[in-house]
Amino acid sequence: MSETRNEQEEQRRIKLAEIRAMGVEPYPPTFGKTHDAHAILDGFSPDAAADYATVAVAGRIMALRRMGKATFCHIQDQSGRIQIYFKRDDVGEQAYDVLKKLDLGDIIGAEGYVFSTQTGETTVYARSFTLLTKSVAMIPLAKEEVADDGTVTRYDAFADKEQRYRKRYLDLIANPNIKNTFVTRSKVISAMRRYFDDRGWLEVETPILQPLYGGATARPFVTHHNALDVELYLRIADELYLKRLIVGGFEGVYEISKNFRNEGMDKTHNPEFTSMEIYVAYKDYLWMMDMTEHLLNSLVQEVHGGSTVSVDGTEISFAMPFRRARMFDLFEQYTGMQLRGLSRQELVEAAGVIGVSVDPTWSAMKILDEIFSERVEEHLVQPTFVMDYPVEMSPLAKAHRSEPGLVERFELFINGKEIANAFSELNDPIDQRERLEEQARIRAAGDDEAMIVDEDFLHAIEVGLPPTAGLGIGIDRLVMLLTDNTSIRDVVFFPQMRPERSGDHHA
RNA sequence: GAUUCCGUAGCUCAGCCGGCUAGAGCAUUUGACUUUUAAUCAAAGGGUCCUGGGUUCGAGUCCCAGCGGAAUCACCA
Repeated sequence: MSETRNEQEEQRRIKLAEIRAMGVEPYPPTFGKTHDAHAILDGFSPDAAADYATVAVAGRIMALRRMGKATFCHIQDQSGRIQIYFKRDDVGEQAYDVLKKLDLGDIIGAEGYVFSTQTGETTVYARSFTLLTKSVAMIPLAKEEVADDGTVTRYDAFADKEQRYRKRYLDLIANPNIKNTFVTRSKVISAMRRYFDDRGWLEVETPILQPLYGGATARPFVTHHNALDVELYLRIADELYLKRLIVGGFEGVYEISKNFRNEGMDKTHNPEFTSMEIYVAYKDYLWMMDMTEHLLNSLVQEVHGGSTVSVDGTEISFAMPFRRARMFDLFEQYTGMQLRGLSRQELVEAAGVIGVSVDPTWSAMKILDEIFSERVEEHLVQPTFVMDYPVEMSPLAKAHRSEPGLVERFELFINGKEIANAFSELNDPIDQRERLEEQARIRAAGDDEAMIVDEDFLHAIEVGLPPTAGLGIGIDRLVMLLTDNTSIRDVVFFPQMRPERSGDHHA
């Protein structure tokens, strides 16, 4: 860390020394806080003043108005802001001298009674106060003007996205409204846990450091274990381990998993991201579809208190049942063409008719994928289960019970984006081996994102995986949807950033 | 990875066609003020104009390269 200090930061260190010289400890160990700001603002009325005759609040000073022998300040705690009024004659001359040394950003506690000022603002009238933490670094300050109708105008807000992501703690202080996003994120995850736990499914932990990576198609991060002198990979998915646990006899397991993929970064991709995968024995993808829509409906109820969510101006309804459509029916609906069973060459021609440009080197699957994202996805605004994918696209999904060439798989699309992916899990060991060996051939042909053959996983399938349904949900994207954010960086506290050059980063 | 835009005080931003000592508001310091609220009034201090080259009598401004960010596109969840 560079130690360049500006004039204002030097000034704060001087004040810190002066406060100590007055015999006041600027970093005391505890404070007996009794109320959140929000609780006082909600509960207080002049009639109920007796209930607020003694309160203790604590928080960071966000606004300071000194008027000679009286001072007003606003402190911000986790619930919001509240004003505190100090009068020299009431807190005492010595304490008031300490008050004069306080700055924006300092954390204080105040004890007193609640009253309503001449202008009608609910305020804590301080009988005493305690400096809890002296801040010696500058915080970006956002002044707020609250109009009569309650609208809040912010001035000089901390707006630099780069700094907001790099120094999220400042962002949370200066833009406290973003806390709502992260609170919702937390609620979504805890509600999901509760949903699964209530049904008897077991939360488990599987390796993040894996000797072989699998369960998805992506490039991994590689690391090295010194003692074993082996390469290890940060997991790209936990699917293959969770299935081993079903083989081992658990009948319902789930994991909320940080996964790592060594790919590009943009507003929907962070190198580490959170997904939830769940596997339930003796169930199929149709059962999983019912479970998924019920789960999401419950989550939306819990975080929004209804079944609709507004995303980018569009109302999304999570009312059950969600739309269900087979993939090739969607192709027919939105392109007017029946694409099932077409050869690669026929697909190239079909793409030409539809008006989707394809690269001549692409495989049949890649062409289908392209047509789907160009012509179908945009229509899947309301929650839609897309069912029954071609087998080549899904090396871990079970062959369809009645449709040759397809697998029992669904993806859930909402607002044109994939939120969940599920299959009846492939448990035929002969089929599974052939599919992974086909992936190995694709890989040998140059696609370094194709899956690799994991012999131990195949052995587990040979031992016997019962009929099982599996589901994966992208938590970050789900949270983006439920909080109306368009960038993954706004739903992750500390998104990955390119390191700053040393010397450039002055805090 | 490609394209476009951005980087000036702690924060938010001006800075024209290249031309005096680089500006404003908030914040900071000093003074006044015992119900203010973007408090107010008076005065003062504060700059690696992202970095490095180049053009020029002269560069915050123009050119080149680099660094960092944002948006759009391509790929991946």
